[in-house]
Amino acid sequence: MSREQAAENRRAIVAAATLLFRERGVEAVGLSELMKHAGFTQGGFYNHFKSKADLVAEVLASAIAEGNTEFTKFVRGPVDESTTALRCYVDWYLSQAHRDNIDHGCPVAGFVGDAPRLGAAAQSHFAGGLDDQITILAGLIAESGSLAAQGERGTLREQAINLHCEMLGALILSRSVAQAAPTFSNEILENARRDVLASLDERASQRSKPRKKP
Amino acid sequence: MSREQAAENRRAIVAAATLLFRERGVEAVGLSELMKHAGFTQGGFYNHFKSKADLVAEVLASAIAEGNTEFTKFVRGPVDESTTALRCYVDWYLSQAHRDNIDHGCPVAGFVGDAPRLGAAAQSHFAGGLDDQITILAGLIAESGSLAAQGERGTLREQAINLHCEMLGALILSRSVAQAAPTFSNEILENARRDVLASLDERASQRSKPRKKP
DNA sequence: TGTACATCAGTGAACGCGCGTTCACTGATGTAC
DNA sequence: TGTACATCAGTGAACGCGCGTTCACTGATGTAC
Repeated sequence: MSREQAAENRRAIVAAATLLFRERGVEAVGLSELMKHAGFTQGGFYNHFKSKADLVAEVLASAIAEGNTEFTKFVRGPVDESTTALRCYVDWYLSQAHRDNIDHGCPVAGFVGDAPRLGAAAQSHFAGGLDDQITILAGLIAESGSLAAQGERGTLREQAINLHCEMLGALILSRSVAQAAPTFSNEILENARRDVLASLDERASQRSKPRKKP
Repeated sequence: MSREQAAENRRAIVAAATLLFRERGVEAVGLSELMKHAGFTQGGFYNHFKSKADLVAEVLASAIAEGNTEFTKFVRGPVDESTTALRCYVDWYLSQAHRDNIDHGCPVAGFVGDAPRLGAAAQSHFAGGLDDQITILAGLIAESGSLAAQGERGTLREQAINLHCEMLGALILSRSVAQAAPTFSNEILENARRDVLASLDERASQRSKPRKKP
């Protein structure tokens, strides 16, 4: 067990924690179960982390960083030239696949339920990650040409915040009723996608043919 | 301790549970602490409930019913005649007061973080409560004259769902960063309120002066 | 190059603690005769 | 109306359990001389 191997084991613990924390919540996952999933016995945990809160903070930081890296995929490569990266992103964000795969989806949506009860360091990483997401989303809006006229819907950042609220709200509501009312869950997701895409179309067309308000 | 008094004590337990569950999450509240808050010792819990899951289901049902009763206040009595009940509701929903008082706010927002991990009965009550809220919100939209033209933004119910997604998303994001980034938290709330109200204005004006799309 | 020792990532048992739940018991309520 | 008894909402100690954390110990890694 070289030092290199130890670092890799540490990464394995963080990876297992990320998955389990998203699936079942931070509080519901015990350290012995977590270490077992990572392939170790419980005692070894404290060779890598000072406490569970320490691990949680690191998981938040890495999950959000990783999530925002995935995010930038949509900036780089839209599959179809005629479709903007923003539309690809919206389509994915409000898909049933994203709803059902909490493991690799939007980290903010994955941890928003736990966030108010986390430690200060973890909350700080969470807030920073949300801010980054909004910045990236603002970039997608600007690039896509779906920015509403000045004064109609606020600045670029304001529009990014509002778009993020609607999408994240739809995703977590959809997840919250997925087991008890699957049809309802799909309805929420599909309505939100239609609404968001229609809103982007509308803004794009308003920009190409701007009209004044009294 | 008459039977009448026993029923009242039971209500006190549910009330204490509702408050504590909202503040700190269902899993983080123990029965002995809960019974202490209600004014009893832990052992008495099982005179009223079969299990903790039983209590959780009842809390969800009563909290959502109570929340939706409060909801209807906005249908009945807008303070100002010139302001619609819908605008009053949006103003309240996206206020800092609502964000900071989880105890008596929107029950769906209060429990959405716990919902995916609750028992089947509790989840069922949650889903039913969300559906009721959307129905009530649809009523407010119809009454306020802010319904977008047919085909522009979907049916009344679809618009209600989308409005609810945006407001709830803003509220829980605002709550999730309230401790770590209070300024950011306010920014989210205020942007969403401006956006929702502007959107309602826009729809109302589109209805009074409808324009065709190609 | 070989030997001696500090380092540290593992193991797995043990700790105190609070959890949900059960239990024996108490005493007032409310019913039967 | 009075007495006898079933009911049941309380109490508080105790249960088994899993939690986060600590501990003594092991043995390979990597450094010092």
